[in-house]
Amino acid sequence: MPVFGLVDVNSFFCSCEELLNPKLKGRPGVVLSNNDGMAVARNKLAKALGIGLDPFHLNKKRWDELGVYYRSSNYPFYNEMTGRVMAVLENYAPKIEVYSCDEAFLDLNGIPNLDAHAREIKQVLLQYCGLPVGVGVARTKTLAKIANKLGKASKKAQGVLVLTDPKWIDIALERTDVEDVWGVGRRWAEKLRGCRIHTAKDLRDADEKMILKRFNVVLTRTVLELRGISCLPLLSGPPMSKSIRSSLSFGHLIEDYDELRQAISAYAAHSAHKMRMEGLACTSVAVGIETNPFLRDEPQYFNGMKLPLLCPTIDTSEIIKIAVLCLEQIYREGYRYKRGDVMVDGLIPASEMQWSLLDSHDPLETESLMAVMDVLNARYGPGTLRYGAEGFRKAWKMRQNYLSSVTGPGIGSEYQQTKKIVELGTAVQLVRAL
DNA sequence: TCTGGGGTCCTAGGACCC
DNA sequence: TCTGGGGTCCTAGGACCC
Repeated sequence: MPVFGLVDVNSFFCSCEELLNPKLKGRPGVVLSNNDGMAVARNKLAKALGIGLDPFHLNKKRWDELGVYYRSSNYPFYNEMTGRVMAVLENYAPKIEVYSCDEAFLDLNGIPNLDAHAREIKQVLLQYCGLPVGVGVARTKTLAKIANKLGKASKKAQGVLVLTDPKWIDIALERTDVEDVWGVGRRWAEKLRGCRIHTAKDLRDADEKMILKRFNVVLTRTVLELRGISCLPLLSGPPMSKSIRSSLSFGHLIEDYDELRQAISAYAAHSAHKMRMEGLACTSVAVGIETNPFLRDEPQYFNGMKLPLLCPTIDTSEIIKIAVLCLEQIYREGYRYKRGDVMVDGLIPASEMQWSLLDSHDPLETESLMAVMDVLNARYGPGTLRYGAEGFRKAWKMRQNYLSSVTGPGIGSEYQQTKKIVELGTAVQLVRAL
């Protein structure tokens, strides 16, 4: 039976700031967003004062009166601390899943004294990283989340809670509002309450067939997880990104097209950079812009556009070019824009770019390759090869399946499809050689 | 003047093909 | 020209997470 630990840093951003400046300790505090627009994090004392993630400019006076400290966010430093915390955690489990910047799931299967182990993790992180954490332990990830939360709330538990005793699980679930269950948001909580499901215990004891019918498989898995049946395995190693987005508010409202174009170009460059850092290439680029929805009296406009690329790219200038092309299409005069975003999508490993069968900038060659595609699509069936964004990723996935199928069992229809792709690749090589 | 910045997965429905 | 069933692919939108 699996055992999961969930370790998370208490008020991560604030704890980092207090680490840099110990004088802040013991005071309520918030960390502000980009442009100092609003609070994106707050510590326990601030929460106790009823401070939410609110706009800065509307609350500065009140926060000053309450003695709240506020800091601009310092993401490089938070990243650094994430790395240190995870490095320590590696010593306490054979496998860990870095779930977010301040959270990790641990595989604690086979650990004899779970409580002592969890307390040691907490103590060591405080000692070596200077950060306070909570640890929850249970049979499933969803239950570990609940254990973590209750461990923090309980004075007796001191931030560490092992939730494996069925009797205590019952009590814990009874005390947990259904909205606080991992995987249940506001919308579903509302709908669940309509079905007379108010607590985590109600959800656990609900009829899973009804949940599947009226909600979906995701929530059905949550029900099973609450019953102690693990449906969400530990995922070690970061998954390959499928899309990367830079989405930021502009410092001020932008009316001028040129200024907008420059901002979008910068976002595109940023996305391209992040993408290359992960060793990926994109097969489509999407851009979105919007006005400020909080300005009720102003005309509102939002729009987005996505363009597939003829071939995958890692080239910043090309990504910028496509992004600006999108922008030209969606830009409308007469609005004041508040934010924009650029997303690189349909990501594939840069090392697999040759799997783009149309990786030529020569129009004549591209045309002949397309002709080959048409012929082969006619022969092997439509859709064997596409040049849309998804097509590249699918072709790449198929090849992955193919590679794993050669070394193991499981040769099926995917193998057949892969074979087509492989043959197609060969055919294109042949045409090129001509 | 001033309200975050990212991501994932699932599903329904339309387009298109045979 | 009309008709139908069965299938896949793609997109938009809705839900969730931090």
